[in-house]
Amino acid sequence: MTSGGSASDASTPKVRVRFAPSPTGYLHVGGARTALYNWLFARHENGVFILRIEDTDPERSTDESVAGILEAMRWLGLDWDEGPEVGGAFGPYRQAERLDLYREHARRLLDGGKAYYCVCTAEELEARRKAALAAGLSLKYDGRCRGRGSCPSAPPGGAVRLQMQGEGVVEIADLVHGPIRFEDAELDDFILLRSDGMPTYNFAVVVDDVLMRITHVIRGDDHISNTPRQIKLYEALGLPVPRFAHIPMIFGPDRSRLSKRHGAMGVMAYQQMGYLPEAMVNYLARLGWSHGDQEIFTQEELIGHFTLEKVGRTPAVFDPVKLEWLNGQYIKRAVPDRLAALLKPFWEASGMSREGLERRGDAWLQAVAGLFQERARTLSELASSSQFVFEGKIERDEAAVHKILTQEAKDRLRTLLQEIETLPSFTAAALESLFRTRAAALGLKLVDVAQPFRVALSGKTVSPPIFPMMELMGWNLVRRRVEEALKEDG
RNA sequence: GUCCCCAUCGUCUAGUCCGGCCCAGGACGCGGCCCUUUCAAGGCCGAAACACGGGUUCGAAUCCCGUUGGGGACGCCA
Repeated sequence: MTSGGSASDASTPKVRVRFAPSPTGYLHVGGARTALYNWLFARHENGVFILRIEDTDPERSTDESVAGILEAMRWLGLDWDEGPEVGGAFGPYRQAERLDLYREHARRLLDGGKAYYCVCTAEELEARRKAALAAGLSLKYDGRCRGRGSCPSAPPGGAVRLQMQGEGVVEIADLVHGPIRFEDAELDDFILLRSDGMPTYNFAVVVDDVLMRITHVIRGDDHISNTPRQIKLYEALGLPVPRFAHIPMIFGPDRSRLSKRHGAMGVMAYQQMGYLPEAMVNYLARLGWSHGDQEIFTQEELIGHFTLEKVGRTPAVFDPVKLEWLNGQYIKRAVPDRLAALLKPFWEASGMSREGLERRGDAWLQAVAGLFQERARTLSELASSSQFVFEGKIERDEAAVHKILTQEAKDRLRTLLQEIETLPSFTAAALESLFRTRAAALGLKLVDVAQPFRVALSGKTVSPPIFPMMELMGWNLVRRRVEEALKEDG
């Protein structure tokens, strides 16, 4: 709430939301956006944001994935407010640590006659499903174990299924889609507890959302069809149903669900490619949500403006090009000292030694960052394009050398170099005035003397303005580069 | 097959709830021009969309029905 809001007065319970990823891989952009929307909603409403790891499938869950998800959440700045304490901070909730809770609730359902044991094997079920599909029939479970009762001791256990009543309709009052209705008859007796005692997704989610007093379930709309089942579960448990907001999915360029084949979809891959977290957050926020025509938002603005009503109903295609533009905008606005700090690993990756960077000092590195930040869209692009201002060999673009470093241009380089030597101070201002006078004396435009210098210094036809650049490089490096250039075959 | 969701420029979207202000606005990308020391950045200009068909209405991008297209779900995965 902004100011004077009433979202959390005594009569309305405080908003509590959660992001509940399964640790089966890295945090991909779709998951990141779901997390972000939950987080923004919580922060906007002054509520609580919970992170819960859905690791009830030991086959697919890994600790590396958990670590990766946490790392990505932290990178994006999505902090959570509750959880078991781990070293003075909140860790995420993990469903694998809460198994007793699910079993306890299953027991209640069993005892109340709302659930029953099913002894059909996975193979039988699969075979029946296949047959039904071939025959064009419903794929629903037929409920043949219904009469078996709820006592596991009589016949040996099996899986626990929820018994559906199946007469009316379930309606989801979805906060983004509006009302969505399902016939009870569509629902089958789904499994709550597997025969190994592990809860299934639908069951664990409901138990945890109840226990964690979740008020709003904000998740991808690929979960819409799970929702009526979950509502049935709340009803069977005799517990209040939270509000739902199903946000549209993010698609790849082919308009199908985003996946590995669409390229680097892990959020941390973008960090490695030189993206700023605020650019990613801004892009993700704006993908499926809007606030008028505004494109660039500070975190405070995002929190202040974010409402579920403004979330669109249309699936969105992930556009890396626009993300890159946004990243460029953020790089351009970043303060040089932060930029320089972020840049260090990227400079190292493009060949600079750590010691070399140390030697240069932060002030100098910041000046470099400041000089290049307006013309880079990623940190790695900035790092590699600024490589030549450091000591060391550079590669020269042959075409540029051939075109710009003509015999005539070299002659000019030579005389200019001699004149620079006589300059009282090696500063951008002094250099500029020297170059301008020389150019005028020769009846040339500044570009005609600047461009050969640019190629001599950088090996390329593209660089920041050469005078501040030369000052930064220093006279020794400038002279060395020009002398090397003079030896190049034009 | 059954159920569900969605439908404005290539893409993200404003406008849709409470029809007229919309021969549809912004942004990315694209093309052009300006600025300029190259490249960016910035500024200006341009091409580019209401899926289709029926209604309702004086009037529809906006409301209703249908069609088509796309997507999702139907698991002892989440």
